[in-house]
Amino acid sequence: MEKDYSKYALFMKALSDETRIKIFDMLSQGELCACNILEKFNITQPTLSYHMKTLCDSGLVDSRKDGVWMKYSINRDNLEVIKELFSSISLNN
Amino acid sequence: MEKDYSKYALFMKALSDETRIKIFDMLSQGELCACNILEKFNITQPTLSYHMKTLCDSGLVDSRKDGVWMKYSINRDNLEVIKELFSSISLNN
DNA sequence: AAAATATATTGACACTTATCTATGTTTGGA
DNA sequence: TCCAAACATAGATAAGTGTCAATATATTTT
Repeated sequence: MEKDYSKYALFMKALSDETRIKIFDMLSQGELCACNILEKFNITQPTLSYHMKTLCDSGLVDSRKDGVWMKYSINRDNLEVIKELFSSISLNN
Repeated sequence: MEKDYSKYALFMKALSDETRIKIFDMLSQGELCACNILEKFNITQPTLSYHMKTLCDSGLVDSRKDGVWMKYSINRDNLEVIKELFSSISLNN
């Protein structure tokens, strides 16, 4: 697989904020809705909305609408891309 | 091991720039000096110096002085920390 | 001691980011 | 049909980022 560094940089940028990487980690337990996530943080709803948009735009998180709720989950394929990147950075010296 | 999200965010921020993640990947082949790295990019020497400082400050890259040269290498322990983070984010659903 | 080379620091700058308040939109229920 | 709840968007703002040119520092060579 050819390495796409601009894509990697986007992924890393999405996770470069403490709130966002916490959210990403929370999502490893499965799908969550925005209101569930919001109550874990001391931020306003628009700020969370901004962070979720950042995560989704990067490709690391998927979203779907379920009635009034937005449900978020980790995108498996792109999580795998990140894992493969760091696997390839194993040191051999 | 307790999760230190502010540390993770710092790591991700260090790798959130395309130039820097390329450099990090280059370093998986072993120690490199600044001048070797510089010739691979279209940036000025001060800009590279800034990027290397960012990588070193994060803890992901080590540096040592060898005469006039600065030699850079990946910090194994913190690379391992990142790998463990993403391992723990394996989806189980 | 002077020159040349490698790297770091400083100051300036345009651009981006994270945050808020205020407001808009969409959806389900009364 | 109207209301309330969940979420998104807009606008403002303070702080941070990546880049450069100019300059400083340190090291080796002459």
